[in-house]
Amino acid sequence: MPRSRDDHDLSGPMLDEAIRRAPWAGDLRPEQIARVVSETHERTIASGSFVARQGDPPGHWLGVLNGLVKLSRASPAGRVVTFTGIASGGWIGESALLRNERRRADIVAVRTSRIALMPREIFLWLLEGSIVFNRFVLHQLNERLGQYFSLVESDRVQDSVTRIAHCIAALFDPFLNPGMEADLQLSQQEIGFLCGASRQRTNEALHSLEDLGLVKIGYGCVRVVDLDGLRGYGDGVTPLCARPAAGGRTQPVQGGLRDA
DNA sequence: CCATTAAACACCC
DNA sequence: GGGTGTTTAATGG
Repeated sequence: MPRSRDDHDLSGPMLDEAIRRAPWAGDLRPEQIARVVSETHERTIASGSFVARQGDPPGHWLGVLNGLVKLSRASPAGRVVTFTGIASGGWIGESALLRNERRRADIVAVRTSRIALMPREIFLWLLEGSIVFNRFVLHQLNERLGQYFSLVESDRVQDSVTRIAHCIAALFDPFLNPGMEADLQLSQQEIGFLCGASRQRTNEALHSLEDLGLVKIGYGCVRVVDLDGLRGYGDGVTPLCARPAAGGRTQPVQGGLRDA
């Protein structure tokens, strides 16, 4: 039985341990890790609160230590579009840092979340000096691009049940969201925002998927039972979000980081 | 017609 | 109070 959405714990890794074990930190020397750790701080963001807002100058690269956040935009008329969710272990916000422009979307905590904030200077310093870090950022951007291709495809040629199946499956990208839990702590309303579907359609689609044994509906959450089944759901088109489980590791390569 | 959705509603956690 | 499931009225192909 999926847990309700209120009783999750906020533990997760300590900030310094999360940085030490991050896949983008593979070629950093201990003193360089120490600088990243000392400059990066942590905040706990309450459910529904903003981690960053549209229009903010990009001050930090953001890591989800524990919890779940979403990238979304609200139109002046109040229409909400959610682009993606980022779970524990995921990092977000590099786009505004790389452009050095104001944020184009809100980053909102869907559940109370512990967020690591890496200052822009540290992000740029890592980008200047670390090959592994660059590989990580490239890979992450590429993964996101792949997700959006997949999204456009299912948006254009698939029915809503397939869209919702693939949207949910896309959240479980092992590179972008290594810590995504099978118990999705998302209301059907949120899933609707995420998939571009109405609440009714979302509800209906989730029940279809439950009848097929692919998910289990709980109260305020959905448990993913058969991830590959979700990825493969549909009319035979191989979804772009499908990938081998072992994929997505940043290769350790030679390359140093000069101290600033 | 048929499909879809926003809004409103009554439960129930 | 918020999430879910259902009905209803409006909309558009």
